[in-house]
Amino acid sequence: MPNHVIHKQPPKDNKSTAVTKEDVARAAGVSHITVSRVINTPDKVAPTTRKKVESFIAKMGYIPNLLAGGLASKRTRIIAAIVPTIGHSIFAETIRGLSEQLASQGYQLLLGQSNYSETEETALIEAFIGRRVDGIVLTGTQHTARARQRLKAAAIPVVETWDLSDKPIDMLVGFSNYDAGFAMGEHLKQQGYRHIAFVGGEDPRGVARLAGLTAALKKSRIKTPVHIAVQLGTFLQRGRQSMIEILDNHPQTDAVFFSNDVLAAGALMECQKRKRRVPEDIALCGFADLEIAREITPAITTVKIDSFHIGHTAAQMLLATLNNRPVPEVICDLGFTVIPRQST
Amino acid sequence: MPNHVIHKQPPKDNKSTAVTKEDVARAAGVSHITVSRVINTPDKVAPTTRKKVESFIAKMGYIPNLLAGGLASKRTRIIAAIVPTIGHSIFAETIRGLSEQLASQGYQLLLGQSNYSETEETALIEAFIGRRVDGIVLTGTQHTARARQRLKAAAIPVVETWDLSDKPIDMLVGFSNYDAGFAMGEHLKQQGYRHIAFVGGEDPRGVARLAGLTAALKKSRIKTPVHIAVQLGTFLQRGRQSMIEILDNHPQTDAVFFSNDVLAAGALMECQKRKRRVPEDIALCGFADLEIAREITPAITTVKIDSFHIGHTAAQMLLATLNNRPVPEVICDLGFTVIPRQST
DNA sequence: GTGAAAGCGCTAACAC
DNA sequence: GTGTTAGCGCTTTCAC
Repeated sequence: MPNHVIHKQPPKDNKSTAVTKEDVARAAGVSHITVSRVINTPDKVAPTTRKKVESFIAKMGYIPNLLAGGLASKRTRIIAAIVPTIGHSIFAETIRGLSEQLASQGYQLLLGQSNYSETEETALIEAFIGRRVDGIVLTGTQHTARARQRLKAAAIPVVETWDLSDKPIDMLVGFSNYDAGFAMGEHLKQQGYRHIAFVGGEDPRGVARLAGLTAALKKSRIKTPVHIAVQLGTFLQRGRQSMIEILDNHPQTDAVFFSNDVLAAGALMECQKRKRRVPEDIALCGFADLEIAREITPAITTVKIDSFHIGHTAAQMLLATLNNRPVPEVICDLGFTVIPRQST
Repeated sequence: MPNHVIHKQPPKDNKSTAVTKEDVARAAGVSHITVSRVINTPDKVAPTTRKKVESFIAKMGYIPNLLAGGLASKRTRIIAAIVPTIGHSIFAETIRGLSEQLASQGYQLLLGQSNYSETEETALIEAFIGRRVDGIVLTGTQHTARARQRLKAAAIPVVETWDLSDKPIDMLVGFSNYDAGFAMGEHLKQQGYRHIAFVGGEDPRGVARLAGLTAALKKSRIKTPVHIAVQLGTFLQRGRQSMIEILDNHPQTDAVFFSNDVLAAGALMECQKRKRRVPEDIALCGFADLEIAREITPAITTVKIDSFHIGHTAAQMLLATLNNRPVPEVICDLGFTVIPRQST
């Protein structure tokens, strides 16, 4: 049993055994610059030389030190992205779109999680700038003054996402959360609902959706929605809890707009448990068009947004900029669609 | 409207405006090494000097170049982790456990996604080694020979997770997927089920769970479970589809073990749609103890594992090793618990 | 097509 | 406490 054993590889074996460009060059009988060229610009090396060097690279298990390369060339081929939370499905598709597009060009993604905190976001931005990432993707348009200033000073391309703004830091791809909330308000009105509640967090995008919803209702002189604030955390449970609160404290409510589909699904589960019929007794709708909204019964009305495309476009903008190509649209509005389903 | 505008910051303004350690040192009237010490070992600098330097750092917006630092010191304070997929909840908690523990020590997490492919995993490992990460966390114990060899040559600490193995590459934290499958088999038997199906992917951990389940059934001379292989992808839908297949093609089935709770939830939704009672007509159980298993009605029997703790422990092992502290247990079995709920 | 020299911004080791 | 010197492993520029 190999327990209680001191780890045998001292991490600081300073005379590191790592194979270097020099080693390969020496073995292959060329200068180190040739090895460099074989890796970066193979066309500029004679085929014979290239073959020989390549075989030594493989044989010796040489892995170029990207730290040194980045330091010398001032390009790391790393793009950083900051999302409020990884591991909840909302932003997963954006990350996927981002990383797929970046990988296709040999870039890697450094991922950070801000926990919906502007301060944490700022700290991450500083750390990423310290690592000399080639570009940064941010969620939302709200950032600390310090973050904006750092980003400006670093002079690297930035893409803000998941919202719209007149004056982005640099580039922007998203949709109007306000308009999306407004559109859902119109949908609910048109379906005849008059006592509407909104369940969502304090994050800027949720706030914008609520503002849009409120405006739509006000337009028709329907009273301002009841606002149930949810803590961050496990969404199904939060959705359930807010549903309990609505049923208990706001029994006249006939429709609830949730800031995401998982919250709505949790609420639906609570309704089913309490034998409230959806949508007959109370209507529910969500946001983002996640899988659960489609698959649960009754299927949940939602606002479809193209999360994957946001990531994809952000990556394209960055790559264009990094290759000195013009970016056709510095502000890119991807829009949204209300998807009526059985739950309303 | 600022559309159709060429991006105005050429990314390659080579005479970079970035503030350097030298600049700060010059402004503060000290040598650059003093600036370095203010950042890395503030105690070794006279308070007066420190205050002065710090104020200049803040004033000039100096951000240390971690690339250069890493190159010189041979420590990047980056830990890489590779999971089969980000954005599905299964590994999310492990990532959270990892990044929380790492952040507390000033380390950052570089995240990679292998898409359940050993080849992609190997490519990521090579890229990460090229970036000179200080340590690597891997999912599972199955890796290409090339990956093992690279890892060995790089001589960095490695933690494998989410499974058990006699001879890990280096360190290991997980639980026995085989035993977990076996335990669920025992539970199903004890509940009186005799016609059991298994739904899961081709990944090594799913295969191990199936093997354990099969062994438990064989022990009591119950026939080998029907195995429905699921493609990767959107789990609710896959769960639903496999349920359809089971109901249509294997109608005698009285219990189904799903390789994760989301699959089981999808199957449950299909049962409800078809008015099959769970567990009376057919029993379902899942794996991982995700939120959805707890919240859906009926609640789904599952195998609880401590995903967060896996990440947390992996980080601790790595940090201990990097600080030349002994690691108490090089192989750490966190175990699991079968949680019986209404669905069986 | 290939090589030599210089330097990216930092830290380690040793001096003062 | 603080400074000096010498690289870390690579890319860039320019020469051959």
